[in-house]
Amino acid sequence: MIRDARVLRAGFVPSEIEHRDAELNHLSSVLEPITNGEPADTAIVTGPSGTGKTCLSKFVTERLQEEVLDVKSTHVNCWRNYTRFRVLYQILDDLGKTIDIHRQSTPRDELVDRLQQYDDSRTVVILDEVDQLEDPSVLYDLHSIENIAIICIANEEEQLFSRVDDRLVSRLRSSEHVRMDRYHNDQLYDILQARAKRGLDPGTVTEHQLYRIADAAAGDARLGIGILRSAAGKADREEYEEITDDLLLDAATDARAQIKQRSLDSLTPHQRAVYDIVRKHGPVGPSEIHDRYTDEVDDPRTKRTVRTYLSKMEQYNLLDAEGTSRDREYSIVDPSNTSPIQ
DNA sequence: AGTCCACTGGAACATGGGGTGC
DNA sequence: GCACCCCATGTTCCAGTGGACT
Repeated sequence: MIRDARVLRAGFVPSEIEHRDAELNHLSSVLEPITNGEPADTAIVTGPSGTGKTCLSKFVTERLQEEVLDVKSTHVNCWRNYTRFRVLYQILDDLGKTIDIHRQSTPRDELVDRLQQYDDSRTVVILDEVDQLEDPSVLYDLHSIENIAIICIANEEEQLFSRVDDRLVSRLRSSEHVRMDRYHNDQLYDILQARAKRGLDPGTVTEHQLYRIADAAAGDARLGIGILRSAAGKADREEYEEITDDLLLDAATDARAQIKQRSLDSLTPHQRAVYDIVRKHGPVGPSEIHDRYTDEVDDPRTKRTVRTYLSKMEQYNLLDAEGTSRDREYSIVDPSNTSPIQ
């Protein structure tokens, strides 16, 4: 039933972008100077998750590479590579310039020097989830390199600006800003239909089912495609000819649970212990969390460190925090609680 | 209004693991 | 082997915030 599984994967870049003509033209025009061998401005692409920010950025960059020789591109996920060192390392790695760089003993400034000396070609650096950077000063490093064009992808513009220093804010404010809104249900339907057409055998999924997926995903294309992938994968394993309505019911929960599991897997044992306490006893305040945590683990971390864990898990959308001060309470985010397929 | 206190999060500092160069 | 360097992680300190209580 699955004809081309790649089409249903999260990072797949389609050959045509649906319903994003204005954004596509805008971002293309920002990178346009590169076609004449000139430096391009920084672009900031913002919008909620699943609005196609990464997809659009990769698409535009790939098309640029088709047009112009000697343009390289690199995509850095700042969630995983959240330190200045890791970002610079990842970029050099993609450019094949890390042979003699050692993670532990190469000064960061040397990485910047190395990038500055790299003048084989112009490079487009896509910084995905740039608001997750622990130390945004790496943006400053990259700005100082003429051969590099930067596309910053973030959920919210203000979240990004609030964390960088004044010099950088003024530079970023003058950057070109591409805003992406959530897809309407019928737009998301078109996207899902295009993926189903390329990725699945004909007749595997009905129009009505695609509308239901689009509805459940509430404008989030990543989630919609995830639901379709989950349903198709299960149908395939159980050797059905088509996706049944029963399969679809579980698929939304499965897709969300998969996203959550990936976040859970990235936690350290101490972070996991804190998460489990909130799962078992939540909603619960920070003091009780720390008391229970201290009882349960050997060599417990301090309150301050547990606070850092809690705020990180909140960012990961694993925990909900309610209240601001003494009334603060944490509880877990339950994927099965959010808009199931009707 | 004033005080207390739990909580938050930034900043500086300390520690430890892993690597280099002599 | 050892001094040194770098990054990641955790700790200490502290100012700011806001609810509860007097």
